[in-house]
Parts: sequence; C-alpha cells; structure tokens
Amino acid sequence: MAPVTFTARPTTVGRARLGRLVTPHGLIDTPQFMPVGTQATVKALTPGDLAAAGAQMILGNTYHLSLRPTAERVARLGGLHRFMSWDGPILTDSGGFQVFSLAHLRRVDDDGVTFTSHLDGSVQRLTPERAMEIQALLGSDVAMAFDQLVDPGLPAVQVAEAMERTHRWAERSLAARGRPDQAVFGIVQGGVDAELRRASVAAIASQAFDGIAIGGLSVGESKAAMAATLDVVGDALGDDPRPRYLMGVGSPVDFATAIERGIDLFDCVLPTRVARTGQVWTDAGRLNLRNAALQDDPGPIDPGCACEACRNHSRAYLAHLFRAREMLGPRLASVHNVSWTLALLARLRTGLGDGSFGAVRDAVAIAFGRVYDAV
RNA sequence: GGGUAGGUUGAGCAGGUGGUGAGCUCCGCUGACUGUAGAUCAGCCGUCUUCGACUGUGGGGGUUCGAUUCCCUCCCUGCCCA
Repeated sequence: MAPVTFTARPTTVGRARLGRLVTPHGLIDTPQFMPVGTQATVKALTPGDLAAAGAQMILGNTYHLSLRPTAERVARLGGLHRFMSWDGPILTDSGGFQVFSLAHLRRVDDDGVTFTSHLDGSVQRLTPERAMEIQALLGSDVAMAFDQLVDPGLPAVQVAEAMERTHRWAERSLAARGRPDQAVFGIVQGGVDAELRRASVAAIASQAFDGIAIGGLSVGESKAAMAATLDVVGDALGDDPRPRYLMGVGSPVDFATAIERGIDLFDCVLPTRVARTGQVWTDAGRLNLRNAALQDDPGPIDPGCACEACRNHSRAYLAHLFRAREMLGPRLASVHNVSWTLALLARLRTGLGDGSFGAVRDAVAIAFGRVYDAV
C-alpha cells in the first residue's frame, strides 16, 4: 500500500487542479499551503493555533532537527508528531536548502555535503542516505529527497552540475527510503533554464517518487522567470498524476500564479517571518504594525479575517505590542498571517470550483502588487 | 547663605586646555525578508532648497582674527555644610 494517495481533478483554470492528498496522519485539500516549523515548531504558534488557523500539514527540517535535539532523540521520544504534539501530516525538508543557504559553512562533493554546524562549529556530514535516515527517524509523512540548489544566476555549467548531482542524489534517496509509511518526493532543479528544467523533470519524474517538488525557485529570480519556469515544468510533467509541490513559495501573489501552472502544495517561511517583525497581510494589502498611524486605529487587522487576533484585538493594540516589544505581538501577527494565508488558499480552491479564481487572484495582485511585483 | 560638581541635537552620554563638536547608545520614523543560523537586518533620526549648506555646547554680555574653551553676570540641577 502506498504511503500516500493523491487524487485530483482538472479545473477550467490553466493547469490548476483540485485534489486531495491522503497521508497516514490525515488529509490535505489541495492546492494547500504548509506553514514551516523548522525546529519542530512553527515559530510562536502552538499546534492548537495551527489547527485553528486551518493548517492541514506543516514542515519540519532535517538539518536543524538532526543537530538539535537530534533525530535519534526525537525517535526515542516517539517521533516528530508526538514530540511536538502535532497530530496532522508533516513533511520534512531534506536539508538541501541548507546546502544553499549555509554556503559558507559547507563543502559539497558528489557523495554529500560537509557542514560546520551553525550551533557549535562541529563537523557534520549529510548525504542522501543520512538525510533519509534522519527523516525516517523523525517519522514524517512525506520525506524529501536530498538535493542541491544553486543561485539560478550562476553560469549554466554550475547550475547543470548541481542539477545532475541532484538527480543522482534522488536515486540514492529513493533507494535509501527508510519506512513503508513514509512518502518520498523528488525535487526538480535546473535554475531558470528551460532546457535544464525539462531535463530535470525527465530525470525526476521517471523515478518512483510519490510526489514531484519544484525546487530552486524564489531565490532571487524575477516573478516572470519563476512563472516561465513553472510553465516549462508544467508542460514537461504533462498529466503526471502525482502531487506537485513548489518549495519555498510564497508571497500572496505567488500562489495563484503557481496554482494556474499546476502546483498543489506550497510552503514558505514568509507569513511567519514577516509577522514577527510586524508585517501582516490583509485583503487590502500588507500592513506594517509598527507604523505610527496605527496607534489610534481601533479596527481589526483585517475586517474579513476570523482569526483570534482579528476577532479579539485592534490594530492599535497590536501596534502597541510591537512598540513595547511584547512577545504577544509577533505571536498574534503570526496567528493572523498563517490564518489569512490558509484562508487565501481556501478561497483559491473554492475559486477553482466555482469560477471565481480569477477574481481572487486579481484582487490579491492589486492589493499586493505595489510591493511584490517584481523586477 | 557657603562650598562643590554639573548643564552638549527627545533621553542618556562621548568629546572638546583659544583654531573644523552633527560621534555613540536608546527612543522615534521608514523599509526589507520566499524549502527559517532571522522576535532579525538595513536606512534615517537639529534644520533646509539634502552629491551640498546652515544652525547648534543653559541665557546674556565681554576679550579675541576666531570662544564649547578665557573673563563677568544671571538661571537651572545634584551633592556636602550651615
């Protein structure tokens, strides 16, 4: 029996589909957004907060958790779900992103990556096999193959080299899968080069992965380049029935763009990261809770939002909390942003069914265009 | 009343022995953040017409080419004595 099953039906919107991913810990309506809980916590939020916000699946991270508290300890304590008291589905990143973001702390070779721990400077080794072992110990519902992403602006030779390494690591990741109840997703790389992306889709989609992730995007390239790359990947995948996960995306305007091009799953730190410094997302665009003008605003962050922060608190109160550096500020802002983002995804799903998708997409584009339009 | 130490841009300071005081930390203002080394980081933070210029060292006066510095006087604050 497959660890996860995915059923999806096409819609009238481009390559968009409406689907359902069933995992050992529950189901996910797609397209869906997964809040990121790198260190076994979606920063500032309890599992109850996440459930109330409508979260169906969250992320954990191989690199961080293997260093602390260590995968072995999590396993001894009953696995990641029990450890963090999140009963729903969990996807674990393989640590591939850290190969990219911690560039100055690592050395890459064909076998794997050697890191200097950002915590204590100790030498750490991550290979496809070890990444899969860690994820098996964590017990996530979906494990990610160990990949290497690079700046798409690098010379094509280097982008191709990292991509080909990713393909070899994909095979090894799949061969090293540790448990039958855990799905494994492969990751397509290739920067913003159409030819490389097509080659990468061919190399990854031909393997027995349970899902296909698109990595290496939203790392500085333009919105247009990301959309064009998603078009290429979408064409190359054709009617491949597996779930498609766009890694590390996105901002409010990115979701519709990607959904139209066939994406089913998203994850991104943005809603929680920006929330902690006072930026909240609303139907009218974004709002900086530190702005002086909000100190006298008795209204909620977003009148259309049903989250705890919007139900119970005013912008003026939030503005005060951030000004006073009270931890409730980042917490309530995180509650709101995750709730709002998940609600946006719900509206987009509804829109795919009833024809209002374009209207939702355009409203968000107008509200956020000023900020997130791109280069 | 006497003595003493002080008064520097919102706050707290640094510096300054007659020769360029706009330097720091807070506060404040604005922005950034995309598979989280991020409750972080960046810019601004006297005024203006801002690649520059002007003003500013408690108030007033004096000496001087030139005063934050020297002199006179007044005001304010802390501490000690009476």
